[in-house]
Amino acid sequence: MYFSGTFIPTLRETPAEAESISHILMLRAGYVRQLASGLYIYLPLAWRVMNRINKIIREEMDAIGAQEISMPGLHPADIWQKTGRWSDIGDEMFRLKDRGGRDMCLGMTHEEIITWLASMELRSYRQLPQTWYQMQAKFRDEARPKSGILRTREFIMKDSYSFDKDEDGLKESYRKHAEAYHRIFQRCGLKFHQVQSDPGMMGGATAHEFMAPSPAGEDTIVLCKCGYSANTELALSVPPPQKLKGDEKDRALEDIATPDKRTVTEVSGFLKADPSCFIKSLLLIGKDGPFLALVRGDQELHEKKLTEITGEFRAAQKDEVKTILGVAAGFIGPYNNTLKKIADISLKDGTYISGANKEGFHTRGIKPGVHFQAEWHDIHVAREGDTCSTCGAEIMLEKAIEIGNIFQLGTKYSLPLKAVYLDENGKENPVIMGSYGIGPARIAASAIEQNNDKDGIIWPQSIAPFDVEIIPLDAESEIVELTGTIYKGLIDEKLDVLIDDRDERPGVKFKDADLIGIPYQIVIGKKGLKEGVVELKSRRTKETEKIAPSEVVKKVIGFFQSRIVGT
RNA sequence: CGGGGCGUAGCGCAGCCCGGUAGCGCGCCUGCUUUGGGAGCAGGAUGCCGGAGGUUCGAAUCCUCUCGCCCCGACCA
Repeated sequence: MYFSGTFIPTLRETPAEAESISHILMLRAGYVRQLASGLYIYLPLAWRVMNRINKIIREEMDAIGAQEISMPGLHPADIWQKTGRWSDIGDEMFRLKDRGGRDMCLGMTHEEIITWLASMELRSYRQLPQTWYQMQAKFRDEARPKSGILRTREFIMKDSYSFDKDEDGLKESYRKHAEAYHRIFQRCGLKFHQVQSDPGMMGGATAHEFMAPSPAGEDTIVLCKCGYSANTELALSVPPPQKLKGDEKDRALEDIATPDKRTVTEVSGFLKADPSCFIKSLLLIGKDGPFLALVRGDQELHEKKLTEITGEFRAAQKDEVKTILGVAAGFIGPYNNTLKKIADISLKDGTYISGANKEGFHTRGIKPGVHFQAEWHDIHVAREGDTCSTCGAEIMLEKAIEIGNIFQLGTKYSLPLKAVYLDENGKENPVIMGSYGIGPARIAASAIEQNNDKDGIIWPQSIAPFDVEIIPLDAESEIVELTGTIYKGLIDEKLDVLIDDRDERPGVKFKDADLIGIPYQIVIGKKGLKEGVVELKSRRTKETEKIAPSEVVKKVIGFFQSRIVGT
């Protein structure tokens, strides 16, 4: 393939709208162009990358017996109404009407559609299990598209769905997917972690996400050397012990005046006690009335965790605090009142200061369990410095990009859509489902985020748009002929090769080659040929090897012998 | 949806405060010279200054409205 015949509009300068590294590099290196917020055009180089990623995904999905199909992107509303998601999902769903006035939507995902298909076609346990997948556009009217192709309003997703006759079957399908995902991301050359995740709107009990560590990531994951790994949206952790000064531990219960000091920071400064010696008391209104959520002064309340325990709640308003507790927010505490209390586990031991439920006063010497009773749960946000709730070692936190997820759905969709089968005894049962997604564009973006330098992209071998770029520096016949010979030698070995045949100065070609990030460059110039060599450069290490023209093809082929692992 | 920023040539930006001929760099076109890390010289093309309305003799510049894009947060199958 010739550079001159391939549309690769590189940019010398960084477009103003780009922020994240992958976004900047994809624009500068001529991979993508933006149509509108969250809508991107994939130019030839990017499309080649996507095709390579998709090929890897297909191979691994096929290897676990998944069958590729294709479903429409445009859906009738009634199926979504049956599962309740037509109303559960808000503005994020693109909705429209057809000419007959029927409600339609653009598919955000395909559980409804595939379950409809299953309900029409699956009859007998003899047909199970089934796994069907597709590569299809998904449409989500994101509140805030961002970071180039990382979060867009239309994107391709590989989504697969498993149908089993029982929970054991589901677990097996789930395990197979997890293993296939490991192989896919490994082959794509990514660093990644499998972490526990919140099933959220998908329903079901068990879910994992595959996360590619990157500062550009929108999620934070908790990792421990013991193998515990979870998204911070549900990660458990043990905060470090409270920092008590010598005399505070056995202090007797006592009210102290703290005029106008309301926040933990203010009172902590005023009383010269560490924030970890305070109990932060939050008055919340749940569906069964008001209750107190208690976290240590140096901790943050994790609202999602609390919601799991109590159901939906909201913060009490200022006047409600007054009505319910008879004191202004800022002086409320767990001691001396009868409200239901949910307390974080970090408060179980120790001696604390908290609001006295008396205007202008705090109480110190509070011993949880002695001076108040509560339901104990992990309701704090895990963070750096905490230890693992499983093994006690210190946990690590990392920003990461969600590149894939797997869900055990159970019967959330098969029940409302009546996807049932007859078992060996002629008894009707709902099909047990799983759903599994991968975002190929996010794989590409993550690969760039994890593999770049000041000069541009460094593609993992497996997903680079080309394997080798040949850079002839002159148009004289000897060089042109040698270029052709080497090119043929490489493509005969099924390598994808780009020849920079443009009438550009060497510097321009070198800069562009580094920018677009093809793993190997073969430079053919007069200077080298005088010594009887061409130059073979690794984009990643920048090392250049002078090598006889007759040897270079063999050498390069050697780099691609094991195409299993990238980098 | 809340907060902030930005829309001027293909790209990056200046000009706006203080109204008076729309500029710079890169890119693009032509010619000559050059040719191993984004060449030099000479010449050239390119703008509904995001849009609409208003104030004014006169608006890129002031006012109002509007559309778009980016960032932070909220949200996120």
